[in-house]
Amino acid sequence: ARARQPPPRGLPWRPGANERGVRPRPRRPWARVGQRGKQRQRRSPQPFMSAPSTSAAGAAGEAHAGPDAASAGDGGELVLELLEEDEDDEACDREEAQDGWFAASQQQHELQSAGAGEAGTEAGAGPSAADEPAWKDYATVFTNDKAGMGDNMVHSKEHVQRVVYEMSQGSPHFENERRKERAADERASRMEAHVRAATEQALQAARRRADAALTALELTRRSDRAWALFDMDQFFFAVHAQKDPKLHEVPVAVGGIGMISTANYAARRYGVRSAMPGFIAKKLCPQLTFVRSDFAEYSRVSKLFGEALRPFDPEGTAYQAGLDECYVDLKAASAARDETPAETCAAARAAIKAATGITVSAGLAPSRQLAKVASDLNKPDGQYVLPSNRGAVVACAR
DNA sequence: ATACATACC
DNA sequence: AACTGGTATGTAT
Repeated sequence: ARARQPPPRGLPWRPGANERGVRPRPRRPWARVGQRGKQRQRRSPQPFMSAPSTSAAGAAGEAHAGPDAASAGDGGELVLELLEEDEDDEACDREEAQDGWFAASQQQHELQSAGAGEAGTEAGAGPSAADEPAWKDYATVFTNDKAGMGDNMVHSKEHVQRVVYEMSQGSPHFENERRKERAADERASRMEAHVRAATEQALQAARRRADAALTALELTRRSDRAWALFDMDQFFFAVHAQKDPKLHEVPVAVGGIGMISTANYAARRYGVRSAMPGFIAKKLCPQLTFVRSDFAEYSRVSKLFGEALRPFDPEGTAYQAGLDECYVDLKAASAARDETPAETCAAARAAIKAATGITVSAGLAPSRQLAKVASDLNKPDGQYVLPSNRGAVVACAR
């Protein structure tokens, strides 16, 4: 898992700005038109590194584009708008027209009946044997490990996976996940084919370029930083539990029947966790209670969190990533306090606890990405120090 | 530059 | 029955 890449050091963070401090241009209004609901027919996967579109448009369309776009002829105003955008590009016109929601509703039944058979054979041809139950094939984020989901689990991973499958199977969301999975598989196949088609000479040249890039990158590595990632434990839940500590004793999810944003540790034993729809969680844990989210309160506590870190950040390196995470380079503060970075990190965590009443875990490492990884290793209310040398980094990676 | 896909909280 | 919303980056054209 890759950590989100924060902006370069020294740049102030502000909401809505990317790392160059620039707000992204808003999408053109018509770009939203087709996005209503999840039913929208997605554009077919594009070829990986295809030949120039002038010569390849037809072939690519045949190979990848599915049903003929000509059937979208009576699209009405939307198609006119789309055509106006790209009058001069025929291939683009065809695709845009195909992408419209009206075409989707027209083609939906065709796709579902015709595509179902195709998808079926395709899946059957894959490595998963036909004698395996379908749920074993349905890998989701919910079967990954997470803090609080170690030894004393109520349900096995397999049970969770099966329940998630059974509750999702057949829904529009499920079909969408399958579609994305297929698209990703196809993209990987195209890349593999591309590599197979390359000459040995081309491959060697590519390897040399990659090696050179890696070497250049390695030279930029610096070990004079002490990056910490502070991550509040079960943040949303912890905010609620402060007002009502009894909540710790029973399985609680923050969110609703549609979506859960946090689960407390009691709930995680049942496999209930962030990003899980509430109705599936309820199936896994019938006694689960829900607490409605309160973003105004989360923001308030999040500010206290950030302010508590300021004394540990004389150089202004802090980058608050979301409401419950903050990266800080502790180098300057630990020098000023005449401490090891680990000691400064512990002091900062104590300060956060004092300011917010909520425990926080931290990772300490020579880079932000490593700090992020390290912060998961001693959760909750702990910290993990990854020393600033390659041996430790490689050992940790294993 | 634009649209769409993916990732993270 | 029911699977977020906000922000940012990556990929393909």
